[in-house]
Amino acid sequence: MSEQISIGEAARRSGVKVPTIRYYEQIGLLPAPERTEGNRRNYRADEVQRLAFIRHSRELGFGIDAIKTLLVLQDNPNQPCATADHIAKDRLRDVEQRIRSLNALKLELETMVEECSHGRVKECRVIETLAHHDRCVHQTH
Amino acid sequence: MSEQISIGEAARRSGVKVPTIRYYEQIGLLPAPERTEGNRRNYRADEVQRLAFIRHSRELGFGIDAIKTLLVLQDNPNQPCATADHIAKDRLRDVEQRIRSLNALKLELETMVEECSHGRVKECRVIETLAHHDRCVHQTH
DNA sequence: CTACATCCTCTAGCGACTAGAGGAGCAAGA
DNA sequence: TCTTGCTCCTCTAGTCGCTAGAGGATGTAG
Repeated sequence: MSEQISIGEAARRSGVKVPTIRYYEQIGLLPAPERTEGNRRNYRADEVQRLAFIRHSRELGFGIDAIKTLLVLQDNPNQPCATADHIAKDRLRDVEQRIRSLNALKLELETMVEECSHGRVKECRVIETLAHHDRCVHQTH
Repeated sequence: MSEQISIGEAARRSGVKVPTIRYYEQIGLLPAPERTEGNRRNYRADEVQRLAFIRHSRELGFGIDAIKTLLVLQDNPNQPCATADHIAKDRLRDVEQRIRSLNALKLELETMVEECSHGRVKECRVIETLAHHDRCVHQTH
């Protein structure tokens, strides 16, 4: 007899919220666990591990589809890991792109905020800049 | 008589897509324009300007509610601009936070990808790292 | 006159959850 | 034994900011 792990306990251990766990089950990301006599979900330790894997992957920004693929790979340890590598590299490129674009936004917002003279809206640099894109620091966007 | 600006033309000039313009009208972000005899939307130049303002604001990541407030401010030039300043500063803080967290992700992903020996899944650092959060470079997340 | 582009309204879908209704089960204390 | 209160169940609908598609009307160029 192995330990009884309720959905609440699984949530605590994995860091995934209770409704989110049920949602993952619903979309087929997590297999439906056994139920107790009272119809409650009863998880095994390896299912909680799987949840932790999912959570970490989500934190790193992987989409549900990518995670499905990664989970299949995890279940097939003798496969070459090229696919996993590819998914991670795609994600890395994506993150780098986001950082670049957020840095551009940051610069723009900083300029807006710095040049605001805290007077009336009609002289406000914030509103002014939003209205006239061509006066941006960088026209990259 | 001023120029006739169709929704398609407004889209071209503002850089906002046609269905998105209709959506903005529906949610009350953009006032409903006049119609031609054939029931087509007919925009004025200042409405197209407003669209450009909205677009730029969205590009900078402001939410619809924030943009509504900013538009009200733009329409009231004698108000103090403290609110606009506040909204922009909030957004700046948000962007800075995102950049920080994306940089952490980037580091983690880089480590995963670099340490992958391109062998089998069972020795793959990518899968390994996802499964065991505690082996992360930074436990910040 | 005939294509074809553009426009109209309406509904539904996306991703990844989150919130809430309405009810059942279960453990612990009085 | 009863009651309190927590956790659990299912189900539906909402979030944000669009985007896609159906099915039809109108406008324009050759």
